[in-house]
Amino acid sequence: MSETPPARPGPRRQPPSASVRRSLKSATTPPLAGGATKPAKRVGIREIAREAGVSTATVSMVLNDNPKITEATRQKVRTVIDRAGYQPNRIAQSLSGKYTRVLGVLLPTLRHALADPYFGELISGICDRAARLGHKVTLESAKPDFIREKRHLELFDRRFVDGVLCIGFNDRHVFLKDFAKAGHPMIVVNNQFDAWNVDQVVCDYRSGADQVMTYLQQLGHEKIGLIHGSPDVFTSRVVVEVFRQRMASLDESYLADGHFTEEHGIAAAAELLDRHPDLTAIFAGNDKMALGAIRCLAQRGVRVPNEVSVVGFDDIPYSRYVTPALTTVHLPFYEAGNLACEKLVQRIRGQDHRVNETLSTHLVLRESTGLAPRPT
Amino acid sequence: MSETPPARPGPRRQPPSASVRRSLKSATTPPLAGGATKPAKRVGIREIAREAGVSTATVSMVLNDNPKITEATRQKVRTVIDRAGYQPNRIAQSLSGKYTRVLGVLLPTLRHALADPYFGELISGICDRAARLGHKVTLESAKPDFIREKRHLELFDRRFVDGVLCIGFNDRHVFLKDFAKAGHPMIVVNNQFDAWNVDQVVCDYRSGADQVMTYLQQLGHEKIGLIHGSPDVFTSRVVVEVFRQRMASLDESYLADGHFTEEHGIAAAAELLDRHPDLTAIFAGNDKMALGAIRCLAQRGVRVPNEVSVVGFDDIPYSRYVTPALTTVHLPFYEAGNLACEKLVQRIRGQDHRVNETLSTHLVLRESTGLAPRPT
DNA sequence: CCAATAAGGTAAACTGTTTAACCTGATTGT
DNA sequence: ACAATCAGGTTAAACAGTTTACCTTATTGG
Repeated sequence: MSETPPARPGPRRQPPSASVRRSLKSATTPPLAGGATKPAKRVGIREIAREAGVSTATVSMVLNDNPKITEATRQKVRTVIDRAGYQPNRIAQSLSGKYTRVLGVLLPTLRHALADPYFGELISGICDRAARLGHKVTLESAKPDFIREKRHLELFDRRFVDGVLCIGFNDRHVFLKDFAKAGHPMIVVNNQFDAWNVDQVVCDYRSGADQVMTYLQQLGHEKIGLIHGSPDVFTSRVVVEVFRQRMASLDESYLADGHFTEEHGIAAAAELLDRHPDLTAIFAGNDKMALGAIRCLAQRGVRVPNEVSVVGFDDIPYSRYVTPALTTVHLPFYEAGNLACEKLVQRIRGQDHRVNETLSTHLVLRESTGLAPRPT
Repeated sequence: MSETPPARPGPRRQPPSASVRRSLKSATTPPLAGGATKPAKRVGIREIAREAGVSTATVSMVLNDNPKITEATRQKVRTVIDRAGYQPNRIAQSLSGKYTRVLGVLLPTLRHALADPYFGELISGICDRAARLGHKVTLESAKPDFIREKRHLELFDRRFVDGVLCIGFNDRHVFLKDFAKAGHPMIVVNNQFDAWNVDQVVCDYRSGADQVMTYLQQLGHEKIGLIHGSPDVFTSRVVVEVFRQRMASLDESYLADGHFTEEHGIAAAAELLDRHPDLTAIFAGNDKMALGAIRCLAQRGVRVPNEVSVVGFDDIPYSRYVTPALTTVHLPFYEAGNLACEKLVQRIRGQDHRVNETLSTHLVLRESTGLAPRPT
């Protein structure tokens, strides 16, 4: 049929007139007219190679510190690279290489989740470490449709990221299993899924809660109420467990669910106070709920800490500035983010196998706690 | 020299034995053994094309809703795509196409900047809108060496991002000019650089400050102190300006610098109170400083609002939960982030030219303000 | 003294898309 | 009836790097 081969389509972006590319000079000094000049073709590895009189393979090896290259050649190439201000295109590197050097951070869909210092500290820690390790971080919020459409796996399938860090999730977020199942590097921060074969970095909630209970009981408190977070979060269950162990009577009426928010913290405190007007201390599972409790007490004209002591958990930045300043357990969120990030990168590089780290916590004494009032 | 052409190196990853690639079936059902199986080659556009009996160009056009394709062909290809669960590799798309579809968010290096609700809200707004527009967001903190090494331009030069959003910067951050100079899409949020020819989205600080002053004066306050933020931030200067206009006497001793932090807010309040023991109101340039002021007053046994009223600025989430709840100006940070993101994407696509948006603000009355006490 | 090995570099295939240019058959205009 | 236009594809170059297999020399060993 086709005796004569069809005429070949010409190259896409190479006008036949300009066989000689612009010199490196013009690439280093872009057109100073700040107007809408056409995007002067960036200098690529081929230009560098030609200028240095070597192959692109050599330039690539210089860029990646491949020991195969002599010092002399390395110098020669580096000089040209520096003079031209050449920087390798990350996208081409990712396409060609194995890694994207991007880490994903997955958050649940709380409205304005990032405004929460809890997440903020963690993410700060993650970002700082990631930058130091030469990785970028992208944020992703796991909305219901995000999960439904399997977009969490798409992150890997479409090569958006090399690994993900999951923060703020609970046991009902079953999709977290998918990562391990697909063999994608993932680390959960501050939750624990022992059955799911998942990597994790957690703060030591048990020891923190223990310290709180010891401290309150030393102050003479016996009637203590607990405002806990959602029971489908592992760390929350740990706190409840410790509380139950430390209280003589296993009376459920000393527990109330504050759902981790100030709003529900107020309601929970109200509940506890109604049930037990003789309460002398409230232990809240996080600072936000503690703040709610203080607010509730203030509204009822109960003085803190004179009449009722309040202890928080987390030590978010502003708890030292509220009045009264909050006694709380310091959780090293920043460090947790740091560590999780580091471990994730190790996993990505295949250096590490199972991650299960625990970070220690400590009590911070401030103004919201005091001796239990003498029973009158 | 070389009469005989050198033997050509064989293809890199194609064992001559396996000319027939694995069928799509095996690609859809990955090896269920969760162990360390070798990474089963992902199905690419070529496999889809072959399976559907069309060219890769056609598949690409189907993916991009190119109108050149018939409904029949589209269906045929879609079917294969769905069956195989194929998803285009984003990296290859970026390399080939014009955009990376990644937006950068640049923050200053405050320690743990993200834990600050101010940034948190903004970033929440940015992320949500970006996701809706099909873009990813990466976080970058502008440490001194980051700027020194011109890594902010590297973001573009190495094709990490299509555009950047800059939040939390001040006039001394001269590097912000570089983006405009290089013709890179960039939008500044909540600061203003009229001389720098920079795109911006700002909240209406003037009107907000105006409302505060009106309100306080209506309550009978005359001796009002201002705790302002750093003067090298435009929005901060606006507040100072309004304050000066609205105060009868232009007495500098009613001003104190709180550097935007709780800590300095405490110090600034102390200064003001020492200089003017008859102060009846304190206006703080942000909620964090207002919180500091309240703390200072509490430490001195001054009741809020009975003796001194305090007004904040920003309306960060927890200011409604502190005691007394803070009267403040609500700034629509989330919406600002949203809008900035949207405008940025428009700029990237070249649809828009100069961005200069202002978002309105409003006073939120809570518990920290009241009638000026009668002079005794 | 010659084969074996090592060191240093190169050519070209490869990554997985998009897209410019070309092609073919059908429809339309004159 | 024949050229021009169009609709709907196809081909292969291009994107900008990395990597494999190979090719020279120079060095070493027996």
